[in-house]
Amino acid sequence: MPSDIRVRIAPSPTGPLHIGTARTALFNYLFARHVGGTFLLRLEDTDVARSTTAFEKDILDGLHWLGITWDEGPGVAGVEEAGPYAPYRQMQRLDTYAEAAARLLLADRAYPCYCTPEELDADRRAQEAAKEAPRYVGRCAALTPAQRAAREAQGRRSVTRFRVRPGVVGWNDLVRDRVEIDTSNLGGDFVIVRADGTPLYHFTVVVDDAAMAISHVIRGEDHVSNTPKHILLFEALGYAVPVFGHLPLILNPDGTKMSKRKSQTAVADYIAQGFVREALVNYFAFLGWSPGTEEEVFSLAELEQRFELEKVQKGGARFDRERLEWLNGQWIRRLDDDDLIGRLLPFLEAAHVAGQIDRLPPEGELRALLPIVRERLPTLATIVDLVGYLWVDELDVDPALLRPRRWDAATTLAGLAAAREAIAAHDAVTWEADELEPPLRALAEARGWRAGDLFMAIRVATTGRTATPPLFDTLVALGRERTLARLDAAIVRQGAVVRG
RNA sequence: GCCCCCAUCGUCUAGAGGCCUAGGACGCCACCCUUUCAAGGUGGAGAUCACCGGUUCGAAUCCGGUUGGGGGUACCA
Repeated sequence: MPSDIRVRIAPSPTGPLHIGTARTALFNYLFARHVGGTFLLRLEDTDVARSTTAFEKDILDGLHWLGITWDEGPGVAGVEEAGPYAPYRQMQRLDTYAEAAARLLLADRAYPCYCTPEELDADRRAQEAAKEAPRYVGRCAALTPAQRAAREAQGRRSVTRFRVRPGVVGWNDLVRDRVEIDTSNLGGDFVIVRADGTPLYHFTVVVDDAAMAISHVIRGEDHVSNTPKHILLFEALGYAVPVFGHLPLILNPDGTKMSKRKSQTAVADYIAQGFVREALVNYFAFLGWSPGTEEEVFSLAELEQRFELEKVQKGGARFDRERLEWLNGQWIRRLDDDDLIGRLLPFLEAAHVAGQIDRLPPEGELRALLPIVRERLPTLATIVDLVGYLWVDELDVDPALLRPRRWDAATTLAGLAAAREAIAAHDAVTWEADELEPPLRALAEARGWRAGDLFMAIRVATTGRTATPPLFDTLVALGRERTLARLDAAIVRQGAVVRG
């Protein structure tokens, strides 16, 4: 059912895709999909000094990776740019802003301001000293044409300032109901065009949202105090004012606004650590929203179906990595074999390149491992820690770990030797987990050892670790040859320990 | 400082006047399962619903104030 509801995400390519941006994009996307509206992406690249195409790529790639798709904007379905309101990059829309600014100037809703940064700075300091709120003093607000001409003649450059009218601006916010702000708190007439002619955020966002027929502006709570400025601009330009909805912020664990300093904010970093898109999307959705039921695990498709702006929380939500990891485990367990293999491979390749493993397992070998690793992966990257020892040539075993707590050095040596013999008795045909186990249990019983101690000695000797997937499955994965070779190496080492 | 917003277990939240002796999930603890680690199961600790005052027969839910926290206050977005 088509709808004329149009929403957007408007990232600025001045940094890598931030978790907050991803979450805002997700909420806009879910809202649009839920109501059958249109979701578009617009690049706000007017901060030329800080914008880069590398960041732009990171943002688009990251959103795509999450499974968030947009109907209009750069990178739709592999196309450079698509949609009836193109271009969707602000630096390519400069004429639109210039036209709008000229209109405001002509109507005297805006005026050229010749104040220098030094003058402005002095104003600010004076206000601070007088304990007044910082605001533009209006030095250039009432310049006569002659005065302006004089300044131009001096070669002074001007910015364009928007006249803020006195009064109260209010709106019915989708998540926090009625909000009203007196324009006297806006800091005076604000700049909409820089001295170099490039437009500023407050201006471009309004011009573009109007030009692109955005019906609902859904953004972070940090924009609440900007909204009056935007409404004033919509009105001055003669545009319909869209509906606003301000989402609660994602907070650092200490409750402050999420920052790079205190949290990991780049989506790319989460990807690199082995979080799966399903978990990230699921987690982001539940930061500030809940279905009102006790269900916790939702796919993107389910979210599209269930998401309602009405159920969005008002207060900010702290980022809880433990909970994200739990959800990640939930989703990893739900992936089918082919899918999981495809996602694991890049992490093994990276470990191979980094020299953490000496060999890359063929797909079949990895597939056979899935039943014993799937439940043990909080993130994809942990595959290397979990079973990386299967693919290293030289196993590094900590001698202190080789001896089980309850055993002495001699018992350890005897145990390993006896285990080696029992294991060597198997041929390729009986190299199976349930064939390997009974003889070793019998051996432990015959010698009066605890099976767990024997198994631990074998585990450490063959994997170098005290925590692994089930031992016999691990040995099967390791292979007869490597298992025996590692036991031999351990026996030699332990023999040296016993002899002192 | 000024403006705005918010306020239920440590964390994410359910709750839209009686169903709440406040439910779920993460985390934590214990037990079960068990060769280790996980996963899973069972149970437990954990919230005087920030505080005070109203409204009401009745308030976590409505109103006011206080306190606390957060956001904003650019020729950044």
